[in-house]
Amino acid sequence: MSIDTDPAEAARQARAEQRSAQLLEAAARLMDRDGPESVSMQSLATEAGVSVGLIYRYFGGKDELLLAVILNVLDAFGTEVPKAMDEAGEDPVHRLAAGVRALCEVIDDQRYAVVLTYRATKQLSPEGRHRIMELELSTMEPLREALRAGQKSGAFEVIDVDLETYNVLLLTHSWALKHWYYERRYTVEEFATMQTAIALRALIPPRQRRKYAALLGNAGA
Amino acid sequence: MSIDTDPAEAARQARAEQRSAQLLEAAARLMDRDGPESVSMQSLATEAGVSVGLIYRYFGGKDELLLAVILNVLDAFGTEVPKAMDEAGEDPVHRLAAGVRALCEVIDDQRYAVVLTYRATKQLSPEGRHRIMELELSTMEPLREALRAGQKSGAFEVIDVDLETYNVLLLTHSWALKHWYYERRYTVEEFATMQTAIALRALIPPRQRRKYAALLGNAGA
DNA sequence: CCATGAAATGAATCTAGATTCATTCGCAGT
DNA sequence: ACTGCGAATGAATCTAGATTCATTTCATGG
Repeated sequence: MSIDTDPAEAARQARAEQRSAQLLEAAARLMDRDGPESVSMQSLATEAGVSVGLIYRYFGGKDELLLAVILNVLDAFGTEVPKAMDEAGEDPVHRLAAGVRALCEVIDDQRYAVVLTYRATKQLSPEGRHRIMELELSTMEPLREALRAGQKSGAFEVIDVDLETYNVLLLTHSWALKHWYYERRYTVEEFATMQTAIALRALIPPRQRRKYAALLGNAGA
Repeated sequence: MSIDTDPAEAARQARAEQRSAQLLEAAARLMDRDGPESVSMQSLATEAGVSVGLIYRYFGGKDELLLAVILNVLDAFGTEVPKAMDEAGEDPVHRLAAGVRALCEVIDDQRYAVVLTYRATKQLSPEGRHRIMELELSTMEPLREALRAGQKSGAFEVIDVDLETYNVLLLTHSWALKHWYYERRYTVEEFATMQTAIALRALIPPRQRRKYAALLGNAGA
């Protein structure tokens, strides 16, 4: 806001960004390879090719680092999901389907981070945890909106918007949570397609089934 | 098998059982009150009113203790779910509904333990983890069976039995996983009823809807 | 070529707990 | 009352990491 006049300062900022990104990437690699618990300041430093002390120049502590990893995915959700939904047009059914698919893709790309969301309670500050909950809820907002729109237009028959929205999110999260099980059965593609069909079947009333047969899967009607 | 001749030995066994149960209960209380991470050997000892050292007489270490907590719920699942399903009769739809409800009840009763299932990876031995996965899968077996039966009889239209079975389990787990969200919105009762309806809507094809209107919730058809 | 300060290092320090074990307690059998 | 033994204690020890900070390296401007 007031520093962008200094080119040297800008350069510093840029380098800092880069370092911080480098660390987050190393953390991602580490989690992907050896699981989220394997991230110690030491192992992270080694993986990133820097010294332990340096990490503290870019993150206040381990908690901030983990928080950053999580905020990263939530951010991706917040960007990718609305984008995909908007590209899908107006129809709430197609919008929801697009949202689910986008979620699956981001999740596949950052499985470890999604898992962290369910685990990192210990190492996270209460404020951090709170922030995550808030963000998760706002992430769901577009989905919730689609449900409401579909409900109004009669495309969906909804029992409880809040519950069913969260259910949809969970179905996608399960790709990360139960990856050891799904991994050898489905590709992300298949997974996304099936979960979409399943979620929609729960929402679309009989009379609308024919119209969306393509999304509802094999048997169709 | 060969010690049950000694009454003194039997008494010892009984006391040991009791202690071990006492410890598990204390752990449960602690987790329920302050979250799963709050269980340290110290805090557990204090909560149970014993000394730290004593815990090691009954459990090999913290990992064994946590494993025991988890095996406890999985055991309850293995007992309660089939029981409820059998009491529900032959119809796969009613069997599934009964299973879901039973799951919700056990989960509500041991929320902390379900959450542990998703978290304790670090502190658990690989064998322990493996055992948990196996048990979780066998827990699902009755549900899977109901899906298959319903599929055969035409009551269910299933896209993929494995996936949809796990989905049902997840929907119930979410009572524990997202309790901070659901807590102030629904009672377990409401939650169980709605999740049942939602799960069934995804499974029951249009032509069967009328028959199970009661389970499918408000609007019914 | 030097002075300056930011960037980076990593050994030393701290901390939170888990685990051990020498000691004490309490009771059953004599 | 006394002996022996399993039960119980909890202070001392160990461990795994997280965090700090005195020191070194590097780049930049003069």
